[in-house]
Amino acid sequence: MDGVLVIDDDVELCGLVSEYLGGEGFTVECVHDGKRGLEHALRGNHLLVVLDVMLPGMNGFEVLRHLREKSHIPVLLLTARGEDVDRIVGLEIGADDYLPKPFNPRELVARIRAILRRTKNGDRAASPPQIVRVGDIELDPATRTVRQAGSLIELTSVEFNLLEVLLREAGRVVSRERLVNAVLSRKFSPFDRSIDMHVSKVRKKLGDSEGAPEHIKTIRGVGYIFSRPREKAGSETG
Amino acid sequence: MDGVLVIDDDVELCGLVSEYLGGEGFTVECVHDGKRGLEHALRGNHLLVVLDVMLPGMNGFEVLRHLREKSHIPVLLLTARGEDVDRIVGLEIGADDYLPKPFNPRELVARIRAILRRTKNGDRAASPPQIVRVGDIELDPATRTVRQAGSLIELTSVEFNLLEVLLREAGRVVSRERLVNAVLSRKFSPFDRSIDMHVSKVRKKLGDSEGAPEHIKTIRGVGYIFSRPREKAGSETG
DNA sequence: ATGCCCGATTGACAATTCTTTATGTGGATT
DNA sequence: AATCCACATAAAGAATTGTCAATCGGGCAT
Repeated sequence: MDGVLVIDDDVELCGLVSEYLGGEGFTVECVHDGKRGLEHALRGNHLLVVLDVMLPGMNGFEVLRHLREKSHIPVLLLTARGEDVDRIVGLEIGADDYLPKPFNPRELVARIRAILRRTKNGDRAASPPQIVRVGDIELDPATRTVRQAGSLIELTSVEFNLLEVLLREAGRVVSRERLVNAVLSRKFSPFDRSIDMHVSKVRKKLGDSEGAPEHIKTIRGVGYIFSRPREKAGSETG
Repeated sequence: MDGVLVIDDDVELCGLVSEYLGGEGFTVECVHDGKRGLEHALRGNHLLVVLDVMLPGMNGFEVLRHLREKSHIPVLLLTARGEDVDRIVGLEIGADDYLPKPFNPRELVARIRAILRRTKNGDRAASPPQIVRVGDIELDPATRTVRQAGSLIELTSVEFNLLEVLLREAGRVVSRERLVNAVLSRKFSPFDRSIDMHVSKVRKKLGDSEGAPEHIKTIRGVGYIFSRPREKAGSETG
């Protein structure tokens, strides 16, 4: 009724996904082969299906094709790395989105949420990730551009990723470790000052520490937080 | 009733195709000349025909024309490289899709699956790959032409493929590895700078780095992204 | 077969971006 | 207040990417 069905033969990955999605408030059910996955999906008591294309027995495409003969349940396809055509085929067969492996759990959650948002409105077409707005900052993943009060801010690749994570978590503390994982795609080391450096640069570009209330705050011993202005969009001139 | 009929005089290629398609769950039958190919196709016990245009005796067009007088069996046409006219003629005669030689086996499978999916839904009209539109760029796989704001952009074969992949992924990062696989049909090597070169050329032809916001952005350490502008009420591939 | 032409690839060097090093600053603890 | 520790940031160093130019290689015409 409110769960996500994960069909993937990689048991370990399923565990991780379950854990992460669980932490985000989803109920998760895992099945490790295509045939049984299809059966479960057809029972109709799931919100969405996360489907790996590479499966023993019946592969993901077949599962999807059969599934689509009887159901419109949203499907997020996991494709193997470097397989450019799989994605195209997948979307043509009727997947709602796809995510190349290996993926970042955060990304998975974002995509799932995006699909659910869309499908709730009856809009079934795959669409680009939504724009993220916080205060006067506007970040568009589809063009990888950031605007502040309308004017373009030039960010490097890493800086953009950093800001994206912080914005998506705006109002919540993001640990240094998580930032290193998500932004730099590597393991965290306590002596790694790289993230600080990037934060510093982003701050500068956002005009922090220039009198105005700063966007990115440091939480000593933990990480950083992008401060979220009060509800009600627009200008907070209070 | 569930096999693919391959009509191509290149015996070696037939072998490769058989092998690959076999691995993807298809049964394959090969015939090496047009006349016998037509006979086999007319027996009506195949799912789809892969037909080379260059054949000894009766060429692919003739085979297709005769076939279409009596059958609606899906046909995927293999055209020689750079022969735009062939494609158009082929599609007009009633092929369901085309694939320029030399092709990537994965691509072949993708096209076959796409055709089967379309035809399964009773959509029997020849529906070649759609034109891809992103912003002011318009790419037509059927004629392998690209227009920017209406005017033709001259691209080489590799450049076209590169742009096609990026456009189909517009708004998403495409890894360097995937680009090498898809565009250059070979394995990725970290020292391979060829893709960079092609990106550079395409950029130049699209007028990137001339003040206006650039189309293709670099994601350092990962790959490239074709920036997907915000569009009104989603009409993308028309 | 030979030479030409076009496009793909590679080498070389410049420019950009990321990481590390080094040093300063401020908050927290004792 | 002295000290410690985490963080800020400038600057140096390392890695990646941009791109010109030379080379390579296939297809085509002579």
